[in-house]
Amino acid sequence: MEKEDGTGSRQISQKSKMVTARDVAEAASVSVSTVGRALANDPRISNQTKSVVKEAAAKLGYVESLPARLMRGVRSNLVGLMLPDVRNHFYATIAEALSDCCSANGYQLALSLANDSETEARHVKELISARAAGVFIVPSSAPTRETRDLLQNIPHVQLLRKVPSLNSAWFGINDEVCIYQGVRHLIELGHTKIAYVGGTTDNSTGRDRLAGFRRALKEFDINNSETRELLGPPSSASFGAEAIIDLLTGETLPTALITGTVRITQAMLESLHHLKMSTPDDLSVVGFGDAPEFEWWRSGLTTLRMPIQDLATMCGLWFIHQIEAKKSSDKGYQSTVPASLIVRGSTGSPSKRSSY
Amino acid sequence: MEKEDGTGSRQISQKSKMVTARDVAEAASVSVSTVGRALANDPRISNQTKSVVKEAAAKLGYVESLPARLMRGVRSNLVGLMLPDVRNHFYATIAEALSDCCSANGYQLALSLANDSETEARHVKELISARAAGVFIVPSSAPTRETRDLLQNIPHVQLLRKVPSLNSAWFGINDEVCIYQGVRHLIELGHTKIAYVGGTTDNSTGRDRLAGFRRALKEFDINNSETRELLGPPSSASFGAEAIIDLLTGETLPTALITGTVRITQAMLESLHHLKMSTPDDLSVVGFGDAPEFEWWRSGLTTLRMPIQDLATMCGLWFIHQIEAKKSSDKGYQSTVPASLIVRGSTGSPSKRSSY
DNA sequence: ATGAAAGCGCTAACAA
DNA sequence: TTGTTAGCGCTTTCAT
Repeated sequence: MEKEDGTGSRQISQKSKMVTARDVAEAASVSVSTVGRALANDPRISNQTKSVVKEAAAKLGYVESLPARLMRGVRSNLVGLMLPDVRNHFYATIAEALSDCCSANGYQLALSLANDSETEARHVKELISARAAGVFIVPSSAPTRETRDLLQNIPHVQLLRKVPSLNSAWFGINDEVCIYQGVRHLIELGHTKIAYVGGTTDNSTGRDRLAGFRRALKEFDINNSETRELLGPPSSASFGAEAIIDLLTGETLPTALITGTVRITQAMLESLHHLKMSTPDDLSVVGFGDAPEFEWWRSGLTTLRMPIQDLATMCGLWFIHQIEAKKSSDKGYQSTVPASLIVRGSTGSPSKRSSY
Repeated sequence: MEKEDGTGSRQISQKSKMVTARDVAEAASVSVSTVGRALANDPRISNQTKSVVKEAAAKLGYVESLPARLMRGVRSNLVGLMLPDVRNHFYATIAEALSDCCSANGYQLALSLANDSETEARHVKELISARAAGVFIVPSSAPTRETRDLLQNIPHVQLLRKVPSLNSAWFGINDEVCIYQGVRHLIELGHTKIAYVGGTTDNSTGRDRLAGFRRALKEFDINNSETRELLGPPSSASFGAEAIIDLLTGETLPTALITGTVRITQAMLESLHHLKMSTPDDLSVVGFGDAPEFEWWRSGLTTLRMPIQDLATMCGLWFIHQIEAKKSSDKGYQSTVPASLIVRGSTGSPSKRSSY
């Protein structure tokens, strides 16, 4: 029965130097290897010693050095997530789902925001330098040669955007069908003067979505001269608004509009507000994405909803399994989830009012 | 003039083992230290050797090992960001601003999402174990004893929420004045039956905001019996909606409502939609936060806008400076930015219609 | 059941 | 201008 008065409860460490296993060893009058084993609960160490060591460690505020362990060959618990933009609800959802997933499995997420391929390259290099266990990446349109080479050294998986030259697994949306569904809905309501405002075709999602738009028109024999395609950078704050204002203040008005990006959808809602256009009387609109506010926007925005969270969770689980099994096969694994059309108040049959 | 036909352009590394400085040294027929110096552009190394080394490094796809460097005492470029929730526009903005800021200064952001103090403790420990250079934290309501001790070992700064026992610098909003402004606006319009729906008072922001609400009422001699205070968990998806539905379907209706959380503001908009209540005729509402959709919601939501992005950027810059200067003073540094009231269509004088 | 010692990949002090 | 060497903190044989 010892009194715990003296050295006990003070500010644990003075921020001076990190406490090492050696310090603990000295405090417990054992060797460093015993400390290591005791803390790892090695069965060869007596319970007696274990408790002595653990107590000493706790008292000193010992926290094992990950860098040192990594050097010994222990695999890192750091995984990178490379995103173009976290303020986008789409990507924020992914970040959250992956973070939860990683956290639940003992991994730590390093978030890297990169819109251009240079920044992307830098971040990938840093992750490799840190010997991260893997990386989730929504790749830029044209990753650097360096990025591509670097990624061959580390387990990784692509999300949403697919760059074939990366030669890795991919989890994404069925973008082509997604937009197709939206356009078909408009056509079935009787629209023919349909405009699509979406991302440029320099990445896979932009290409697939545009393809979906065109396929729907073709299947229903819509005259090309009546439709419009406006493409711009998918993460630009300004493009969407400008394109839509241009479109809706031009001479030949469409009767329906479908967007191909979350950001552009938001820009559309904003523009419609400024132009004081009513939906679906002046214009029927279908929005890409499923941000919560789309539900209560006016009488509801008809949207293309994607199970982004499920997608991310699946991707996370699969990837962690992959890392831990360290099978280098399954490079070509691809998984797509379908989007669903949620019909709300913003779409209706073209009214007589609509001019051309 | 050598031909570059043979060993040149192949898949750089076979994912087998990382290329080390030693490998590069052998390839360039120099010593490891020469490799290190050449790659660090040490002036003592001849340009001749430098280029030989760099070429070899590039050819082999060498990426320096951060863990090894860390062990040598180089400071980590990893900084942690602990957030309750990235899907919240508020926090997403912070994440983005800090990421940019870190990235611009050569740091890497590790994102940790933690809503409870247990998870928080785990993540803080991991960051310390990784020997992170510092951590930005929006602390949970009641950080663990362990978390608090651990944080004393690492430079850190609190964002938004302030836990005094952490004994560290803090960057936040002037929450008290913020809500005060909103309430005063309502009072000046003639409202007295005012309800506040906000976060619980177990963290500083919840306390300060409620205090602002009460101060305004007191200053203008509003009868307490006419007002309502509904408090709940700030990050709960369900609380806000339920509280507001309860409030607005109850017997004694307020004529004005002010929210104290971004999430609750969103829940309010949703609830108002479902209840088909019109603003400001049935009810005047002031929303906390400044998500983009608030501008085009109906005739615009009167909001309390906070320069969150500036706050985060300032915090990031200050903190990085702090880390690099490694002065352990300034523990008590506090910085607050003011919120501003943006008056839009959702607030007006109480109409006769409003019952009680 | 425990200790001694080697070595992970790198940097820096000391030699040459 | 370059090489040699000694550790950083840890895990892991190999001894005891």
